[in-house]
Amino acid sequence: MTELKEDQEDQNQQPQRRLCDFCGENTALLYCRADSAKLCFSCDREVHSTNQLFTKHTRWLLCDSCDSSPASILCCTDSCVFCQNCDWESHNLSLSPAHERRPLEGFTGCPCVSELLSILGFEDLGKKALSYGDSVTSDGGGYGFSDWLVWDTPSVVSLDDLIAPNDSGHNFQAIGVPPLPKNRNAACGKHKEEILSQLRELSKLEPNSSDDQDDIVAFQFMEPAQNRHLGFKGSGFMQNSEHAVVPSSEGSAFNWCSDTGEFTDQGFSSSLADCFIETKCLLPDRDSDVGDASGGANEEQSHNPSIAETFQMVPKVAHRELNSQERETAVSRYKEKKKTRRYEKHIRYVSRKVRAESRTRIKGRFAKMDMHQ
DNA sequence: CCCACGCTTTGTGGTTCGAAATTAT
DNA sequence: GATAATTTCGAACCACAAAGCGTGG
Repeated sequence: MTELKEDQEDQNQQPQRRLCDFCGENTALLYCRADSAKLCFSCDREVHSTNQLFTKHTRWLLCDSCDSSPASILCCTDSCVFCQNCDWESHNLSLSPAHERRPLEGFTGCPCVSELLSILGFEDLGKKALSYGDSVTSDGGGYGFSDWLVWDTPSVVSLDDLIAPNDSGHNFQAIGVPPLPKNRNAACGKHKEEILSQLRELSKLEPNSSDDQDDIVAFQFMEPAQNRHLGFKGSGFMQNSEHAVVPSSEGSAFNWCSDTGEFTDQGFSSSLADCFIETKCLLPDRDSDVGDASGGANEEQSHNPSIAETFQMVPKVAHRELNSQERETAVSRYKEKKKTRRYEKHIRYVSRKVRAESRTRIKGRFAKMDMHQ
């Protein structure tokens, strides 16, 4: 808690270093390399929503150390984001080389508030924090931010769920993508409160323009009536199962970009996009599961060519940015899959089910048939 | 091409157990 | 913050009929 206060004091002591270049009033939290400008979230949206060209600008969080460069490294140990220079100084020249760090990516487009929350790695927190914004006091009272912060990047499983049969029992795993710890600090560095404050303000101005009403409702369900409507009981924060496994940024018109500005995949962080690409190389298209599974093996075989297609697609997609039409197509494909996805268990052979239910068991296991029967 | 045959593979559900996550102290 | 207790979750296990597949006539 003392660290938090120190951080806040630091922020209070040097607001002039982070003034938004556009409005000159708010604290700048983002950096746009294309514009060489420090921006607050509000101005960022204003500036980058004016035309399609500007939406391609990649923005990063501002470095917590120098306040003047785009942050590309998150130090989980310090809960700070650093530009490359500051990261080098902090972790290579100091006594803290063993700090747990990971790369940060920028984003493009004009993500809505919920998407920004997702980008910053605390979408659930954000929903909760914004919903109960008054409870999160700047002096550290009420809920502490460390309590809110939950790294909520969709798990590999959920992404896998988007692109591969989850009931196939496969043993494939994306190569080189270490599983993310469940609980992590959000990737927003020392200015979490200011970020949430600005996002809170932004959310007030934001119309419910998203076509994914579920996210909007989930995002705004601070009203008891909405809780009742959604069937939520109690006051705890919950998500329905759909949201628990699907990136909330789905269908959004923004891209994650690596530090080099390469396209990764819309709606997914680059690491997850890597996972997506690599997994797609190994797994048959999920369509084989979406359709009527009664086709059995023949149907699966009929979808196998998608693997070859994938091999052709990967290098092409990975190194260029999708145009808007391709993006829309990809989004619509994903949404269509989402609509037809079946979570319930599907029985392919009813006769086997009937037999299994009637079989004798010992501690749940199938037992040998009594030869005398 | 069709059919019969034999071998291999698949799928089915209730229970258990261990790992991970969460909660309590 | 550390540790213990509790809860949650998912994989593994089992036998065997049915499906899948190759082969020979």
